[in-house]
Amino acid sequence: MDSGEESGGDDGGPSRRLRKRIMKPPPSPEPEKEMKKNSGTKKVKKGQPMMEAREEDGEFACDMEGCNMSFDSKQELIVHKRNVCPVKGCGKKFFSHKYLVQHRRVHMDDRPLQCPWKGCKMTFKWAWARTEHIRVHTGARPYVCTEDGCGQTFRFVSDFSRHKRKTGHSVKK
Amino acid sequence: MDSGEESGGDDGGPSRRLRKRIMKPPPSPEPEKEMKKNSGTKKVKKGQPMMEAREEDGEFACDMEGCNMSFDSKQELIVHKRNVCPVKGCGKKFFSHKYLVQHRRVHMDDRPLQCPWKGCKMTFKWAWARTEHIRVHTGARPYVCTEDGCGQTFRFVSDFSRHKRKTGHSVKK
DNA sequence: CTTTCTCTGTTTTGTC
DNA sequence: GGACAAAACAGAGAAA
DNA sequence: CTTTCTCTGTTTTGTC
DNA sequence: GGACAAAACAGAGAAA
Ligand SMILES: [Zn+2]
Ligand SMILES: [Zn+2]
Ligand SMILES: [Zn+2]
Ligand SMILES: [Zn+2]
Ligand SMILES: [Zn+2]
Ligand SMILES: [Zn+2]
Ligand SMILES: [Zn+2]
Ligand SMILES: [Zn+2]
Ligand SMILES: [Zn+2]
Ligand SMILES: [Zn+2]
Ligand SMILES: [Zn+2]
Ligand SMILES: [Zn+2]
Ligand SMILES: [Zn+2]
Ligand SMILES: [Zn+2]
Ligand SMILES: [Zn+2]
Ligand SMILES: [Zn+2]
Repeated sequence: MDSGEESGGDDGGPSRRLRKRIMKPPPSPEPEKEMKKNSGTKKVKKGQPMMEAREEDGEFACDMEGCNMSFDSKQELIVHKRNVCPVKGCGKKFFSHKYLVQHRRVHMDDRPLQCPWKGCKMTFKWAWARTEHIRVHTGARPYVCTEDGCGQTFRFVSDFSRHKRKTGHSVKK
Repeated sequence: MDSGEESGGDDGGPSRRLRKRIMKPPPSPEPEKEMKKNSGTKKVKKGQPMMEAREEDGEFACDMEGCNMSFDSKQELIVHKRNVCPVKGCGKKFFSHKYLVQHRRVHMDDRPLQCPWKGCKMTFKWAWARTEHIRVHTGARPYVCTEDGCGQTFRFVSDFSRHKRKTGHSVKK
């Protein structure tokens, strides 16, 4: 036999089970009992910009405004200037050169933002994801449909957007 | 109070817990005891091609070879001809116009391929994912490093590729 | 189908 | 040699 | 860090 | 009016 991983079965060996495939955005919030305890409305620091652009130490530098990236080959630079992500299997094309640089965090393991709620280990790459996540703790439903006779509320902007799209409520006139 | 979702706490109401965010490729295989039971090496049917390209009923038709797609606006057609996926938030650019059409399955909910293993509910969008998944059941490790004195085996081509890349084994001469 | 919720490319807002 | 489609590869990347 | 395993854009293979 | 960055939106889409 060829020693399959999950062979086992009858013996007492470490017969592995087929694992579930899961993709959770890191440490999901623990089941919270208390709500709206954390009243600490942390002041957002207004320091210098978020320092996103790292230089690479290549010979071919991008000369586009505000971009200080450089690459090892001319071809890489051309792709970069076309606002196409160079990561294999990605290849997304963007409208903005600035965003191309921000997009790189999608391919990095860092999740620098944390949920401020005590005991919650949730982390994020995007500030907006954190902003909306916090509402899960507070219970806030900040989106209110102003259409006459509707008055529905929503916790997430996406759900409010869908409501407007499907019902035609609150469309600008 | 504003009726937060997971308010509850002390009362007996349906106080919801914060849910985990999970992304599993559908019905993961049940813990399998038996191994290599399914000897049924299903013959692959060689019928007509996989019939991927669906026409849309737009006015602007793509005239590229073998492509029968059409669109509602000229701008959509231009994007299509540039091999860029039109799905919002995707925007990937591809080398091949043929693949652009196949890529659309990424955005569809259908998972037309199934694991042939009895009792396994795993489904797939891509044939290769199915092919490699089956080895989890059979225990097969079909990749063997031929470098002198190495002889390591691998179940997944990706792991074999990495082995070659990191060790320099089996590099073509 | 539904609701809940996260991710992210683009749009809008706010400040200088 | 050329289509053309199916198979396979080679990463990326999630989870444990 | 590791191993296991799935997803998918591109490359290779096989058939006509 | 113009930068420019932060915030917000508007989908896509996963999970239950
Ligand atoms: Zn640049
Ligand atoms: Zn990318
Ligand atoms: Zn939290
Ligand atoms: Zn409404
Ligand atoms: Zn076409
Ligand atoms: Zn796409
Ligand atoms: Zn299976
Ligand atoms: Zn080797
Ligand atoms: Zn704003
Ligand atoms: Zn030939
Ligand atoms: Zn990896
Ligand atoms: Zn990782
Ligand atoms: Zn082949
Ligand atoms: Zn002004
Ligand atoms: Zn959706
Ligand atoms: Zn879905």
